[in-house]
Amino acid sequence: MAQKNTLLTISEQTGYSVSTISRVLSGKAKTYRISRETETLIKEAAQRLNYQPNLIAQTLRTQKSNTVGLLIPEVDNPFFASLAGIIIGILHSRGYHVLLADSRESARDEVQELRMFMSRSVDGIICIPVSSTPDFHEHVSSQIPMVLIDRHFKKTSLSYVCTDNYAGSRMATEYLLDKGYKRILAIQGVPDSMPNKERVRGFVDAIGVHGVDYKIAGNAFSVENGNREILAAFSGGREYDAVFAFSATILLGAIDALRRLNLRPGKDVGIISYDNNGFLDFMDPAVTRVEQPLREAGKVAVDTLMEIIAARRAGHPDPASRQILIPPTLVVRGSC
Amino acid sequence: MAQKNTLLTISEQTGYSVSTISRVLSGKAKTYRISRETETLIKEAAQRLNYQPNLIAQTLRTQKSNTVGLLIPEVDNPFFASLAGIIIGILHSRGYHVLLADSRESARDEVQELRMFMSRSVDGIICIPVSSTPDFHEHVSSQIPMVLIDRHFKKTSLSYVCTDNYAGSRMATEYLLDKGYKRILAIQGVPDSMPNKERVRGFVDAIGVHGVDYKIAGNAFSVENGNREILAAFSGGREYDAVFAFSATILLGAIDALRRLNLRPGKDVGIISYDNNGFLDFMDPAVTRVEQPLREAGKVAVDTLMEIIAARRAGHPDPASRQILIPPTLVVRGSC
DNA sequence: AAAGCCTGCGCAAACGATTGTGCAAATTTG
DNA sequence: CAAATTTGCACAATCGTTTGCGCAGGCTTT
Repeated sequence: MAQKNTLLTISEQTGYSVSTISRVLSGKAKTYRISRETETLIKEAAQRLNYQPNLIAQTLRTQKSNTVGLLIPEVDNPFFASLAGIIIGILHSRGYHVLLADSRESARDEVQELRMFMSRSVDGIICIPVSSTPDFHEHVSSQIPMVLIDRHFKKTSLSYVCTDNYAGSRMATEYLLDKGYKRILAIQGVPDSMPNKERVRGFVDAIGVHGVDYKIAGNAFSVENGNREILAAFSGGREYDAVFAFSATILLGAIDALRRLNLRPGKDVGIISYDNNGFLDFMDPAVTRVEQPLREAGKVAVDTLMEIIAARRAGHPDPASRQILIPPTLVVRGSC
Repeated sequence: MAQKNTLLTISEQTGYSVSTISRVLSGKAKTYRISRETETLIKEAAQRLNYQPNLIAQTLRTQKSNTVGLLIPEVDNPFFASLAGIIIGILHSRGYHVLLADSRESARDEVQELRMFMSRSVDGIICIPVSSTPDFHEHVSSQIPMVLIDRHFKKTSLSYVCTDNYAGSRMATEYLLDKGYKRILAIQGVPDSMPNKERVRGFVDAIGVHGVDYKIAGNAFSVENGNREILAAFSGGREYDAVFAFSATILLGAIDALRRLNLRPGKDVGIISYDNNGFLDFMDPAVTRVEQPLREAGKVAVDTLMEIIAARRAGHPDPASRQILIPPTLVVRGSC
């Protein structure tokens, strides 16, 4: 029934000018001295015609879209998907729409998607960055409010909120060491990403103190990577008595490979992981792991973004760059 | 560096009119007889100025946004999230951007979000519907190409692609019956949703033939629901020897509750579930389940949408409504 | 009674692209 | 060589909003 009704339609129906209609419907009736009867008349017409403002035109004119661009490395990855879900939920509750894109762990695609966000006039951007140089991101941020989450750059003025991956990794490793494991294999994710680097650092530092055998292998937050690295590490005759998986996806691959090698995860080989997935409690055995406070991180990120947006709208300088590391927690179960 | 450069900027730099610039940059140089040298000159200028077309203006003018709206019931729910992830991946590979919204299982919110999609001039909509009446959806579909996925309406002309939930549920139930289970508890999800109704029907039909004890309880695809219904069903003294969880989230809640009651899932109580989650293979015990071919469903849905979009652009009538049920598969593990 | 002010609203210019049409100059045709 | 084309591009309208400014008519002020 209701077709594309524009301000013009209402104007023709009521006899008032398009500008008057616009002012009434955007709640600016008082400021522009529109009489009360005109106001209700117009509102009724709008109601009757089931008028819906064209958000595209609105955005073009006002340069604000009520939309936030969310850029994650991979939609397929359950960790990013779940973090994205959390952030989207928060953004919706704040009245923002969400454009979701993924960079497929590629710096080129990342640039392209960020450009796309800019040409779409998003009001802000939340980004899990992929590239290792902040240059382009700083440029984007100079045009559109942006905050990073989960990953960040070393030297940058960008605001970010991540969890303390160094602390988390160190905590996990020390737990393994306390348990008496002597030959530890860490399977990492994307090597250049900051969380991964920090986890490696935490792992090495923890090991360093105790001086046990260890190895760091792998290169992706994927099931295949976990699988491959276990097979490679255990088929060389050189075996490990504990495995530290840097993500749940890696973990699944690792467990699968171990079973294939007739090694019982949790018994023959100690297992510890990084991730929040609720399924970890129901696995065989339940997995001891480092959990990150994702919901809190998401909230802080969105809040920070909102503040930057508000500041720029008001013509103020950005709030001081907020660079936050939230401490993760060790959830002890029976896998090591 | 690169600021907001528009066609006007390039026009001023090159001396050519905005229209000429536009035609060159949108590849219509030949059709409008722009000379080759003018063309390269303009392209170089665009390059140099790092011109990015304003997608909002483009959309307003052309009425196409290269964007698809994706509406799911809940971002939090891992099943929807994973299906969304799959669809988003496919859409990206087809060159579409994605606006993601969730209806929070509320028909009101659903209408609102669909309206939002319309005022954003999305080129198409993929929707997991919540409401039980197709009226508004048919209306939307008359304005913007739309296909439903996962859930559908009984009597409707809308295209949809779902999996055959009746067959899947019946298959699972018959498997349980074959195994000799005599008192079966099914824990359902959102009762009004079509997949749920179909699963109930499949369950009941399968049971009907054999005439064993059964009960259907629950009302949400959530962990809490699984938990609650197990506690309710088993604390009444009346116990069941098998549980059919209609989703993995329900399953987790159920298993947790069973353990709390000192019942070993898979041994004391048979367990079967509906869902694809990769973790199900690593649980204790690995869960026998009905898996849905989500990737295929996603592909078919996107393809169908593309065809409708193409047809309407060409001024043709829509392709015949495509209402597809893809058969699911039973993945047998050790939980029953 | 002339000068000022308030009320209530319309005009028209943006925002940045696309596109039908028009019109000189250059070229071809007969 | 005049007429007919063709070439190469610019003008201006348009998509649907928002918003600065202006302007009648009525009312108040001194």
